[in-house]
Amino acid sequence: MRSLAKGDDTRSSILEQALELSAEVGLEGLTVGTLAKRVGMSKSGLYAHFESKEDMQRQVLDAAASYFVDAVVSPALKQPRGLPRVRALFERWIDWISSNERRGGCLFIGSATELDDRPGPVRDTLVGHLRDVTGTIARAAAIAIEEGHFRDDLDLDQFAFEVWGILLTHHHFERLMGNRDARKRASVAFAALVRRATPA
Amino acid sequence: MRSLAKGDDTRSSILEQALELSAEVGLEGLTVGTLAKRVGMSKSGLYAHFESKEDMQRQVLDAAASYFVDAVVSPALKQPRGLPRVRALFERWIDWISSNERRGGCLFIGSATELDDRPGPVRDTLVGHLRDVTGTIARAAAIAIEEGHFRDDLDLDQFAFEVWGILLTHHHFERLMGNRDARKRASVAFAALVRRATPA
DNA sequence: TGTCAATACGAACGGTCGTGCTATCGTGCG
DNA sequence: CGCACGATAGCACGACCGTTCGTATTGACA
Repeated sequence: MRSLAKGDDTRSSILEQALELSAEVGLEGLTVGTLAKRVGMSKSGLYAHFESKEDMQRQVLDAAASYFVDAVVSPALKQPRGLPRVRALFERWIDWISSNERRGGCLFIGSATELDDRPGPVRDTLVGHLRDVTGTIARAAAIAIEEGHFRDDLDLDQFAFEVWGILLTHHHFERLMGNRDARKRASVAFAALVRRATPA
Repeated sequence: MRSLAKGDDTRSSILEQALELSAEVGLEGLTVGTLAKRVGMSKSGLYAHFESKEDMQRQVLDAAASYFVDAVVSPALKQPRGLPRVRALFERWIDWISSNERRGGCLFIGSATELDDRPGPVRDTLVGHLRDVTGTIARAAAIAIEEGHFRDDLDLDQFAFEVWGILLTHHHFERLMGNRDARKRASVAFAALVRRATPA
């Protein structure tokens, strides 16, 4: 039996810890030694699961993405087509940021600015995931147009730009600035955005 | 004569280089050795100008803030009170981000997410500067209300939240995602925000 | 039970990190 | 001119970085 390899098991628990840790210290701040200590194994034993640190970072991002899809995207897609689904996407997402929030916040957002001037495979991986994410918003908005919930001349990319922007801003104000109203302000901004998008 | 100390001279040229460098690699990525090489002096010689690395980071942030005030805030304050001044603030700011953009982008934005989970004096310094900055927006908006350009029930903090958010988002899409439309999308969002703020 | 891969470990590598100490340099003052 | 002093350099430190390698431990199958 190939399927029950023990290695895959440890690898995934490594990645789980890596997610927590990198949410605290950033993706660049994630270090082999610290992670090994956290997981409770030796540096070399841990490192054997990856071909390089870069590879490790990429795998962490992929793991984060799959968690994200499970927690945010999939449940939201079960909502009725159109505006409800768009709204669910926004709400669940902002909840996700706040719940991961005790420690670290959203890894994507955290990695975004630390990678924006460091070209390479890790950054490419992140950009890919973020494109998926804004793509998902745009697609949901397109459906909302079909359903007649949104104006049919709505600029989908502009809409996605602004939604993702509100999430970004919420994260910024809540986590860095310690603004307790962040959540409310984000909701207000989102409501205004939706109003702009609805037919006259 | 106390005023013409040579040290102050080198210190400011160190900070200048530090601004460039930290815009590329982030504030945390800024390292004594690399900076020394860049400035063309020894690690210890450079380090003698600061009492710790943390102190260095704080000074870099302060230097960035004063550059920012000179390039963005002061000129904008010369514009007529009210909406023109608010608009000038936004425009100059976004220009500033784009011009620093060849290498690095805005240090404040760059540092924001890497410091959001690392409490301490450096983070406090950053938060202070950012509060100044959103405060400036809110104050300009307050004047716009006085002038009758904005609705008098406008929520100032909400307005500042969203303006700063648009800047943040612009930076994100332009620098990380490489979106060539970022500037245009930011303008559209800002225009909609202003429309919401103008009296019915 | 013996075999063989898969897995984990300890130690070590060259490098760089932040940070001190000591010595040298350059320059304006007495 | 020489001296004092501020600015810079040289060097060393312990710690940690990513990475490699040889070795021990494990667990599945014969």
